[in-house]
Amino acid sequence: MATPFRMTEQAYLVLLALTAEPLHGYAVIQVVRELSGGRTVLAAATLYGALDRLGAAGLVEPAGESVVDGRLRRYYRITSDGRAAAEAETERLRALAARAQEALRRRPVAQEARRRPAAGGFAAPAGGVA
Amino acid sequence: MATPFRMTEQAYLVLLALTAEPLHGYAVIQVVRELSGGRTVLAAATLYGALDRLGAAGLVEPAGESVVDGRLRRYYRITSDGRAAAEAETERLRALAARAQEALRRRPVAQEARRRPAAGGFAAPAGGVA
DNA sequence: TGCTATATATCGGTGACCGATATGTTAAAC
DNA sequence: GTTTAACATATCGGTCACCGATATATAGCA
Repeated sequence: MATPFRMTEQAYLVLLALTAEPLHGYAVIQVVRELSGGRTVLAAATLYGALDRLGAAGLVEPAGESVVDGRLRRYYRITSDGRAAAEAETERLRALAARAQEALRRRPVAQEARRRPAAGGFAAPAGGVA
Repeated sequence: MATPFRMTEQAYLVLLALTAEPLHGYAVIQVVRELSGGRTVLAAATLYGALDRLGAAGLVEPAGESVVDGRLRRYYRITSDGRAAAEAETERLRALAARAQEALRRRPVAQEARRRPAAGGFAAPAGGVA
């Protein structure tokens, strides 16, 4: 692999947006916004940068053009490699979130340290490291 | 907020690593490696950069020092704000992964386009955009 | 006339990440 | 006895993903 693809969250969202059907760039921005619950609104430069990288990695490919209401639309389609990558990344995130939930459940409330480290000196860590 | 904190995945992992108990930097690297299933191995520069940013945002704070076997250990502790941030980010990831799984389930196999766009001309997108 | 939405694309700055480097201790391998 | 590896800290400098701003163009609304 000439360009080792970095699966950033934005690129991942673009990939996800294309799983249902081919979309043109502007539509990808909107679908990503929905997919992310309104939290991620891709800047145009981010979108086209991500599409370039995804295309170079073979995860996305052009899917034709059309003109609607006098405006050009350039469509993109996810490839089978792209789908596999999206599935793998989804599983990674799911597993990470599950592990995180478990770790957070183990200590529901942060216990406050009662012994402050002596000013300027060394002290045993307040958390009680074994 | 002077420095709007960006919750990157690496910073999130550092936060998660500190949920169980205060840790020193080197230990954070190891716990993150375990938490991420071996996928994320923090570079030292990344760790200290993340700790600085987390500290500036009030999500992590110093928790004393100690010397073990002649080696200095500097401990860090998660704050209640940090725990809240970790919980929020965990929920965001969980929801995203769930939505992604649903989207991917809807079309298990990528359907191949049968109509190629006419060479050099405009064509309706192969995916059948409504 | 101006503003918003749709739709494309690029430039240039910011900043998170990380390889490399530096310093020092402990301990196993050779 | 010297080298290698693990432990433990920290910084420098380069790369690159991200994004605000900008540019171009059409359609519709105030």
